[in-house]
Amino acid sequence: MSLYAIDRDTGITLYAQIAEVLERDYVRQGAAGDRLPAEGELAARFAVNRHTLRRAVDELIAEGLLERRHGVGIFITDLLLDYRVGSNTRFTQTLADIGISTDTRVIRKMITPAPAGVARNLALTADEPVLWLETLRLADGLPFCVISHFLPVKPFGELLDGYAGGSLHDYLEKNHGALHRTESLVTAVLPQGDDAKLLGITQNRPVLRVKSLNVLDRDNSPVEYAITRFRADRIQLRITP
Amino acid sequence: MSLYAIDRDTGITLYAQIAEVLERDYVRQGAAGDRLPAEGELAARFAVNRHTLRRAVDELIAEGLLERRHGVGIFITDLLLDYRVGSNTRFTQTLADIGISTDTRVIRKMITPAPAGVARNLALTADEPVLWLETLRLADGLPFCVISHFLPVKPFGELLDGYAGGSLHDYLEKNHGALHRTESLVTAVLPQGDDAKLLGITQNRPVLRVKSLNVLDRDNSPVEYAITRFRADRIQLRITP
DNA sequence: TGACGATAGATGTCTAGATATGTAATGCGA
DNA sequence: TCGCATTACATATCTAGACATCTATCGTCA
Repeated sequence: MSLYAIDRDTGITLYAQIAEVLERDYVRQGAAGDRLPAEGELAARFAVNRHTLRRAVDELIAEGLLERRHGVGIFITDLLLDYRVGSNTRFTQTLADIGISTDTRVIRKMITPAPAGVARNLALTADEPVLWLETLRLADGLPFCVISHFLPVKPFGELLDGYAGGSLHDYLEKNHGALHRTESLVTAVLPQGDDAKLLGITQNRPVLRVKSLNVLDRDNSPVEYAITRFRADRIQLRITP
Repeated sequence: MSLYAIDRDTGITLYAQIAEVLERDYVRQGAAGDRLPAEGELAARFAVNRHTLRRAVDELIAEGLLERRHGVGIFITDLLLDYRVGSNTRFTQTLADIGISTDTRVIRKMITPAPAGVARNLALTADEPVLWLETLRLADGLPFCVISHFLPVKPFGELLDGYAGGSLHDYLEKNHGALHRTESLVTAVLPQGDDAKLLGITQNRPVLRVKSLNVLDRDNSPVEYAITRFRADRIQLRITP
């Protein structure tokens, strides 16, 4: 029944301050499914109008932390799904690649043991080293997609030094021959890891994830396994028969 | 400067109606970057409070159609980037087949004037009546996808009585000849309207939205324009070149 | 015991208006 | 002509209150 300290002179909006307190004192303390006090009561505790409190709750709903049930109350959502999505390899697949002509920023380049899914797709034995390339692509100067590229170290380790941006596929074709894509798997997920920040979207905006495998035309040997996360508000896959 | 007709007695919220009009009259008419009239002016045109108008704009911002710039105005966002995925009919048929071995529940069947986008795809004049069929498909007893089917009333009005579930495409092919799908547009969005409830997910879980057009094999006449919303955690589109 | 209407209490929508803050254009002075 | 303060106008936030609608529960009646 205590009155929370909301400072009206910090330059930070009331609803933002309230959202933070709600997250700290309710979402983090409570368990999934717990009900928050009624809007009216919370508004009284924070000494703000109910509209302002609702605006604060809107923020947390947008982040996926709370949900409203009309006539019932405000509840803490079940966040387990988020983590299951992130760690469940079955659902952590969708990758792909697009070779659009945009700016490319290399986020990370490293050699790492191949994760199981990567090894399977690249026809490697597990833990065989792969080149892991993380790139951010911009279209019209705006973030467009983040791509995790995995390439076998054996023929492509040179990329670690040679490649610095631009069209990765052009680079590969110039040095290794023509490529073709075998198959793409598409689904939609919420951004994981740093993807939201890199793409310039909030955690609750969906991304389109495409998993794809590129192989060499001449002998079908795997060249690149890629997981692409597109900003859903900037992508529309067009599929023509 | 005209006053838009917003019906306060339809049971549909004012902001939802206004959002629809804004999308139809501004977003679809205008170009990316265009500025909308000021909030105050729009509020006056719709004869609602500015807060209500802002709520309507919030909807379109959430859909990625508009964006606000503080102190400047409300603008139409850059259009979606189209990305062409090379593929053949395999995919579209797979897509069509998804859910075939599932239960179908008809949510709504009605005749309604064609919305602009539907009329364009079905090659009808605006507001020409179409059969609007809303179905929910279940896989293993669990909600899987929601489909909005739009069919020209002329040859397909019979469906209003004849169809009661099962494979809509089987029904159509039996009565009108073979179909094929022309093109599909895929993106990810947050669930709109009742979709979240129907699919059994929360409002912040993404859905995969596929817009597709089915035409008759014999003369390419449009048969069905469909917008499918898949539960993103239950779908994975497979695209083979 | 079961059905059902009444009701309390919760969220949802809308209005009205005050005030704060950001942006861009104007216009004046050096 | 350049620089900057002013100003007009746009969005952003917050308050206050009314009424609508949904849900769960309780009590009554058959």
